[in-house]
Order: sequence, then C-alpha cells, then structure tokens
Amino acid sequence: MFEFALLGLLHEAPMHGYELRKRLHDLLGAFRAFSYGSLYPTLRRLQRAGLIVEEGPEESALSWGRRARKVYKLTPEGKERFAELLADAGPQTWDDDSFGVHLAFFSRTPADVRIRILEGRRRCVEERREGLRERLTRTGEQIDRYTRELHRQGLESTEREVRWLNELIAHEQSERDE
Amino acid sequence: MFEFALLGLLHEAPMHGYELRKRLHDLLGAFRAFSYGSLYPTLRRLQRAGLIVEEGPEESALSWGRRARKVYKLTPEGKERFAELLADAGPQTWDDDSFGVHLAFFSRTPADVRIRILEGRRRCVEERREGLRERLTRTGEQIDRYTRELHRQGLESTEREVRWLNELIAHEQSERDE
DNA sequence: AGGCGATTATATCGCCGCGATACATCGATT
DNA sequence: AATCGATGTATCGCGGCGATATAATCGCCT
Repeated sequence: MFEFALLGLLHEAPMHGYELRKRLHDLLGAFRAFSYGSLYPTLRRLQRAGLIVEEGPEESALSWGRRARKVYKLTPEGKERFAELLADAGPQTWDDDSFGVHLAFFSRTPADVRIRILEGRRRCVEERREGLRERLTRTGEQIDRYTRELHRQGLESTEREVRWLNELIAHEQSERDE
Repeated sequence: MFEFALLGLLHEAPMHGYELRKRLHDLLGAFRAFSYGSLYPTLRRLQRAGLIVEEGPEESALSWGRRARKVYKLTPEGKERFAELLADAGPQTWDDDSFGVHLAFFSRTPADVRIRILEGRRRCVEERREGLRERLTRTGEQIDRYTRELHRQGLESTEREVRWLNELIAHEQSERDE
C-alpha cells in the first residue's frame, strides 16, 4: 500500500514528490524501494480522489533558485482515509510488502490494532515456516543440495522472525497491562 | 524471471500448466508464489516465442478420466534459451526476486557462474546491510521506536544472509580447488 | 444413491508497481 | 569552461498479482 505510505508521510508535513520518495526510501530502506514510476502516478491518483491537493502557487521569492516543484498536502478527506487505513488490521496488512510500512507508522496506530497486526503477521510467518519444515523433513524424493540450502536458510530466517514478533507482541501486552 | 523457472522445469520433463505451478510452489515455497495470472500468459508468450510447444493431441485412453490439459515441452530453441539464462550472471540474477530461482537451478549452472552469482548477491546484501547500519548508528534525528526495531531486525537478517552466502561461496571454492 | 466440498485444470481482467528513459536545472569539482 | 552528480517532474511498456469464471472429477459422508 503505497497510498498508505504517502498519506502517512504527508500527514507529518506537506511535501513534494521527490522528497516523499527520499523519506520513504529512508524509512523503509531495507524493504521496498518505490520507484518514480509508481510515485507520480500514485500522487495523481490520490489527487483525483480528492485525498491530497497541491499547495497554493507559492512562487515566493524566498524559495526561488529551485526548480518548479509541486508541494502536496492532505485534505480533510485524506486525513480521514489515513485514519481508516491506520485502524485496519486485515490480512493485507500482514503480507511481506505492506507489513513493514504498517510497522513504520505504528506509533500512530491504535494499540489494539497494533497487536492484531503483529499476531496476524506471526501466523503468516509461522505458516511459511511450517511449509518449509515439512519440505525439509519429508523423506522420499531427495532434494537438490542447493534447494535444500535455500529452504534451510528460509527456515532459519522465518524462525528468527517469529521470535522477533513474539518479543514485539510481549512488549505491546506489557505496555497495555501497566 | 518466471520465464527462466518455467523453462527450467520443462527441461526436466514435459508438463502442463497446473503441474508447473505446483512444482514451482514446491520448489520455491518460501519466496515467490507465482499466480495463475502470471502462469498462463507466460506460457502463451513462450509458445509464441517458439521456446515451447504443446505436445501432440495425446488423447490416449490411458490418461482419460482427466480433464483436458495442455502438456508443453521445450523446443531446441527453448533448450538453447535456458542454457543462455543459466550462463548469465548479470545484476538481475542477484535481486531478491530471482536469486532464489537461480539458486534452485544451481546444480545445472556452470561452476564459475555459480560463484559470480553468489558474490554478486553478497555484495547486494552487504550494501543493504550498510545502509541499515548507517541509519541505525546515525546520531541526530531520533527515530521512531518501531522503525528502529524494523531496521534492527533487517540488519540482523542481512548479517545472517551474508554469513550464509559466505559459507556457500567457501564451499564452491573448496569444490573448485579439489 | 446422492450430494457436496476439495482438488484438478485452463483462462482472463484490471490494477499496480517497476525499470528505463527523457528532460531540465542547479551546485560542486576539475 | 566543462562535466558530473544531485534535484526535480514525468511517461511508457511490461510483467506479475489477486480476483474471478468455468468445469470436471474425486473422495467422503450420509
């Protein structure tokens, strides 16, 4: 959900495209890279949907020397939409692509939604882990050495992620109970 | 490179679409899922390119009881194309999406190409790791707790992957030298 | 015998994100 | 003076995905 990420960043402050991309890259550097081929079309989509608007002409003498840029800001509808997305804890918030984005905006996410997202993510990773385990312990049909190595690495990394999620969940619960 | 994966599987034996997808899911379960929305268009593309053909009508009484299926097999051009892809060690073989696929076909990949792919992948992961390290140790602008947690997890997992790749590379080298 | 869900099987649709590319201006290095 | 790298907006085609349609067969329960 690129849309979610852009709304989230604009929620902090009005920004232009290039800066949004940089901030996003900085925020999620490890995971998704979001190219310009997604950025500008998405901005236009959001604009058409009335969730963002270009800020006034603003060709103030101050900021001159710089090239033409379009600074966007959230509309009230945009803020509302962002709040809705923040409150969502559906399956699509768990998948590899969007989980990182959601985590990055966790400090503005309601506490109960946070826990539900983390638990959903955990179940998702656990399922993958079980699939890998099954494939690795399966007798019959010997597997290719490299494929086995791939699965071994996948298994270890999913195990680590589950442990990590457990810590995050425990932390959320202790915070809730205090 | 879906194309690569399909050619690779058909290189083992002729197969129909549904089975290809299952084999692929089994081979790469952890990583990519390849939906039918990619499968059938890709098969048609390969067919149009003359890399695969449908096997003869083959409505033998034996296999009846089953629904109509289209069994594909490689053409000589298809085999050639697969060999070319196997010999490739360019940047696109290192990225998250295709590295797993290439590894799954490593036993049929020339030894020197294997090492170059592994080293390329290592450099790629190392770069990501450095980015994460830099972001985490950077003083100034305190980061959100959750974002930091995300980056911490990313850092550890890239570190593990680098170690894993080092083992694979060492193994390749020792095999080469013996 | 009958029904029903799961599996096997092919196929399409629209959307979304990516990589490549183009273009233009600015500051810094050489 | 020239060139390079960053800043900045934008488009194009392609490839992959999720949802969906369709349909036959298999195994299971009653």
